[in-house]
Amino acid sequence: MVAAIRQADRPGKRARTKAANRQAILEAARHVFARLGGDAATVRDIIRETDLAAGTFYNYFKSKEEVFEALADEGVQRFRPRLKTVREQASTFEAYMEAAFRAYFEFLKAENDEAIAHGAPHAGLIGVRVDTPEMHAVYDEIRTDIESVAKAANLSLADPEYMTAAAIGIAREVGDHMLQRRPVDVDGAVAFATRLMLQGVGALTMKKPG
Amino acid sequence: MVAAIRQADRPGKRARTKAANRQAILEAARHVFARLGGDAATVRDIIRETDLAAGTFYNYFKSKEEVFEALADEGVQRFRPRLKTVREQASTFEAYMEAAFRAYFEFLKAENDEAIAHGAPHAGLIGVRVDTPEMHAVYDEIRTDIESVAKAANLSLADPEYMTAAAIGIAREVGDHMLQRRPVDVDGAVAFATRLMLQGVGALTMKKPG
DNA sequence: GCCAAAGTTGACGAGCCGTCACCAATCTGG
DNA sequence: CCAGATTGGTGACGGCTCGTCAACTTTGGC
Repeated sequence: MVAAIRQADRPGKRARTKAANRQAILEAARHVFARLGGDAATVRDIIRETDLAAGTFYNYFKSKEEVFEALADEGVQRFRPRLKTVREQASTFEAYMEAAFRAYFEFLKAENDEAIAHGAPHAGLIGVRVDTPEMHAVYDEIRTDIESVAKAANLSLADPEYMTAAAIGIAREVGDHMLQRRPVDVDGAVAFATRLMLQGVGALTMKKPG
Repeated sequence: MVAAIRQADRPGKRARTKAANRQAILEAARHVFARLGGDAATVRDIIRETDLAAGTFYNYFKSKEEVFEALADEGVQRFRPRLKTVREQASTFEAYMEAAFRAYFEFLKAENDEAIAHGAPHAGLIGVRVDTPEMHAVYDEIRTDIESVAKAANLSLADPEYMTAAAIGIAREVGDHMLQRRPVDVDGAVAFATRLMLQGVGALTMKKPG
């Protein structure tokens, strides 16, 4: 009978502590990774930051790496809705590329700002290269988007897979460098990346005077 | 007096064993990283593969990570001469970009083939992203090359740093995907990357018939 | 209220870490 | 060619992390 009442109310205590513990571990891991760096951190460092016992950690994650991936996936999951908006609103190829680059660079800047605010000496999860299913899904999503935007423009892309790879490569590398500069200039990076993708070097040079 | 003779001859035994031990450790590390993967491998796994004692390892490297970097730097050092040739032979911007992409993609394929030949289940050092001084030097080298080739063509690049970052990003991502395809098509990847850099998407599309 | 299921705990053996006192090999000056 | 100095190899050691597991506590169903 209790279950029926709870159903209208909220999940049972069992489920609640489960979620709370998982969150506590992820939270602690975020701090520890930021403080010590992802390599130096140990499972013990993480659980010490919670009021759980060592063994409990392994009820939630197989290893430190799995926590790391979960945190990375969390980041990817925050990004995907933005990508969806981009897809839905962009009509032309150019508009899509520009909006997608902007979404990524703004996301990157926000993550970076937050990491700095928390005084993270080690860049934490920024710029981390993971290879999770979640990450592959984003890759596929972008490729599909590019294909469909090209199709709408009545264009046939030579190699959508390479095109996607190239766009992601540009975003990653230019994004990293954007974060190094002061002030961090999202607009500049977006303009650069978009023009390079659409017109290549030609669009980014000037004949020298004389 | 012995020293004088040796000078005309070869380094003393001291220096020779030192070099030999260092090499033995690097060699063992290469195998172990390939067999177990860079994360799972331990310092003990590496020295066990040599006939040295545990303590000896630390006379040569501070940690597993330092060996890893040394191996990565070794790879970078094999690549740099090729880049030098590219720089010396290319006259136009287009020729430079094409030759540089080709040099990188061929290098990548060669490393990959060798890893497969040695039956490496874990991709070993392929596609590893390190952040060593050696790596920065390559980055600077490419940027300088790009700037000077552009200058020779009487062009003023908008942002040589971003341009370099973009080229490297394209090379990395497209290179990774090139290795996934069978057969591995270096020419195709070179053509794609070069055209994208020079003319953007425009060069890689066709108006659909109808 | 009671019992089964689920989940937590912390101690345990195994194994790795980096160090260091000891020792052997090498070099050097006479 | 020798003896003393130096360099560098050795492996055992304390300290730590790992992942597991039997004992225990809490929760849920009846």
